[in-house]
Amino acid sequence: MSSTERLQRYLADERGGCGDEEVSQRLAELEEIDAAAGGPALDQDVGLLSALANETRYKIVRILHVAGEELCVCEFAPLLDVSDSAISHALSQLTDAGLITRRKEGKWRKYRATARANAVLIALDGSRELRL
Amino acid sequence: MSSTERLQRYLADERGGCGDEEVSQRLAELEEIDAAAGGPALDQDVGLLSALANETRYKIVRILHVAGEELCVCEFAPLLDVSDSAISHALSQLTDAGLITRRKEGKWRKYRATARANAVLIALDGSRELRL
DNA sequence: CATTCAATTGAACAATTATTCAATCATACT
DNA sequence: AGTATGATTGAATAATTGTTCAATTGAATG
Repeated sequence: MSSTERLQRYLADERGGCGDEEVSQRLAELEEIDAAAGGPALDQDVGLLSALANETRYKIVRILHVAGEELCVCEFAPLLDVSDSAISHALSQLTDAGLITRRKEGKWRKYRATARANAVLIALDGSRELRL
Repeated sequence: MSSTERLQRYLADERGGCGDEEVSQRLAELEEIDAAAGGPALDQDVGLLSALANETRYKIVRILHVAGEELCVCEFAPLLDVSDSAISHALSQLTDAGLITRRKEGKWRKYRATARANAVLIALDGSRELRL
């Protein structure tokens, strides 16, 4: 049983009409939705979300977001309960994903949340109460 | 070497002052940042982000978002190149995370993106061009 | 009530990921 | 030059995740 057959049965069931044109029209609409949904930005978005989808990394971005300024690694490392090495790996992934930026200052390294990171966190904060 | 010692050296290096009060004041500020960053919503947020951090699941939410209405599983399944079983697992995770809702209609199942899902996708769309 | 079909569930396995340890790089200080 | 320190890197391993297959549920239909 092909997937278009199932769709055909669904449309017949749902709308009474079971003509071939109705099926192919809905198929065309769905193709359009698919095209709009699956742009080239999809991989980049999934990359960003994967970078945020971890407690250590999310907390780093949160801290930098709340701080509102660049922070030295040595300032936020004590707030995280993993090794320095793990923190460094996390910072590297977050930088690659475009969520934070790095600046050198002597032997210290300072990180700051990007506008993109702030936008996502603000959206999360603003939608947390929504029930639907 | 404790982490507060490193912070102490950093503050001495950065600001000249190396008094104990300056260190403990900065520590207090950082604790406050930590408290603001690590609320109880953190786990929920990471859960939501983990649910979105996968191509199949992200694409489902994108499709439902673009569609702007509820869709039958049989309508969007053909747009995804994984098994029906994988789709069902994905739908279950997305529902748990609060990104989609489910409604039964006869033997069909219809899903819709939640307001929270829409908010996050809009933030991603709106911030994609930002360079910093 | 037996059958068909849409969708879901659970078990299994492959693939990916998160963390740590050890070593290294880079900068400053003596 | 030699040493100390902040941070990063790579390799190894444990833990988690994503998908499929097989079996099941629940609703409609003959």
